[in-house]
Amino acid sequence: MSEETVSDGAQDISEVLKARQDKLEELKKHGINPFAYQFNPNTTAEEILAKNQNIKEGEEGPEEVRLAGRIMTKRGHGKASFANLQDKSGQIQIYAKLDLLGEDKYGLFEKLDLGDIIGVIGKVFRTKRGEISVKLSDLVFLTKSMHPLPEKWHGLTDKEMRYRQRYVDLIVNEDVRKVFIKRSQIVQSVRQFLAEKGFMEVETPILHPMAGGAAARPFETYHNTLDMKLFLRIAPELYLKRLVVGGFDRVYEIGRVFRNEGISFKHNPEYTMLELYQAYADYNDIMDLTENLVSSVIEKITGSTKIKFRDHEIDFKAPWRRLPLTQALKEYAGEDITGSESEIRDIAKKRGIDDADKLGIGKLINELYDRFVEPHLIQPTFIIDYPLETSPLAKKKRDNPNLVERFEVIVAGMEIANAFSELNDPMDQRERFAKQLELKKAGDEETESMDEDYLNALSYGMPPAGGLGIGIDRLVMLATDSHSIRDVIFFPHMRPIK
RNA sequence: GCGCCACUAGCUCAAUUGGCAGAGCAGGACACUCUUAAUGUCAAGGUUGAAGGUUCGAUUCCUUCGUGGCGCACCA
Repeated sequence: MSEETVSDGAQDISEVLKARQDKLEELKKHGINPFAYQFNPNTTAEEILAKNQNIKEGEEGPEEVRLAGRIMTKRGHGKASFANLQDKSGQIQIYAKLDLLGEDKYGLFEKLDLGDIIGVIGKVFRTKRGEISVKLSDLVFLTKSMHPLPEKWHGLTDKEMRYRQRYVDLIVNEDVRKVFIKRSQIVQSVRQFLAEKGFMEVETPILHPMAGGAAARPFETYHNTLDMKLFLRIAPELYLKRLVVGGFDRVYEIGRVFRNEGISFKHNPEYTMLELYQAYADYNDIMDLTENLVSSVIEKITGSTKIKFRDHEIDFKAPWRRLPLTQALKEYAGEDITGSESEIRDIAKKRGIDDADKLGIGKLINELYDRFVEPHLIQPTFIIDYPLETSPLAKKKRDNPNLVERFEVIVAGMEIANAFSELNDPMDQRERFAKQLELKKAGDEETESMDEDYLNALSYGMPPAGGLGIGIDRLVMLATDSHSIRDVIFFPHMRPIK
């Protein structure tokens, strides 16, 4: 990148940027590289604070520390100055004194802008006001910041800028950093839990020749050499189950899936899903696994199974309520959907579902459930046993062929997991796919395709298996009391600036 | 896609009925060797999201557009 980038069009560049440009030139004149190559810190702000709790006022630590970070605030007093240095762990005050640093280095310190990145060397001490600080014996300039930081007290609050320029958000908003640290810890703790249970982490294709494994509209792309249309996966399901056929009894994948659909506080076009498959298990086993997995992860990350989310206190402690869908509709909506198809259709019409005549019976029930039940489910709840029509990859319920052995987990009105006893009968699976094709012909855009290779895999025999999908982003929302999915995704999708 | 709201200095916010666009922080200059939202003095900083319209006069009223937020719809 050209060094002239900022000074180009110097006429209209703001004074603030111009001042930084001037300081950059000044550094160069003094033989200081404003974009240095290397520095070896041997500690962090957090570590210094933790290790020196017992140091008394006026006392100095025995050893020199080396740390590096960004200048966040500065308080000059002529021949002595304070500043706050921020590294990945937090902030620590540093103290620069003319007679300790010498004229050159002290002059350099005085010229620092907020946002500049420096390395410092010095002894730890406690100020008269009681703050553990580092008294600089040396200072190394590391990186010039060419753009001023947001205001030090209010920080960056404009949501658009926080999302578009997440790097700035992360610099100035510690809470945001904490959310993403927790996100990383959650994923790590999920991996650890599954490893202890004997699950193997795998990677399956993201580019799919056909989009399957969920009901959603896919993103399309194209491979030149193969001369074929490809789809970004909407779910890894069908590939993971091929691996179960192949003999991997317990597999999981944590990865991005892509759905070409709306954006809302709980929807992003790409999001992170955990999918796992356990051979010889059914959905009851998976319910046990799910409540154990989620409650232990929540407890590990937040210190308790009880969390605050919006106005709710939510307790993840297992076991969770297991509520059949028909019963949930009766309980929360006061509707009985065990009757005939026309009776259900009448209920839907009465309840204001406009296109009740166009929808299949399964979709109708889903619609009633989405509108009148899901928003009321606050504590973790398994809603179990779904209509056959809308679950083409799930096994029929053993005592009722109109239902499938499927559950969703609802917390705070959000679906965070979806699971079933996996359909492993290749003949039944073929019929289900065929039904999906009929729906597609009737105009449904979110149907499964006839995946012949998947049917072929099943024809070799897939052991009975339970499968589970968990929306990681939503789990992170709950664990961090974040009310928008955008607050747990580093770079949420936005329209480009024109 | 629909509805409501927002957009003013690098950032956070003001601006009376439509009447000279104003503060704080950041930045510049000076002073200051224990401050922590340091302090004091001085000076500077604007295409009010964009384009039109009404008006003697528009940050303010109207129209269109842009971007975002929230809600609804679709979806997990």
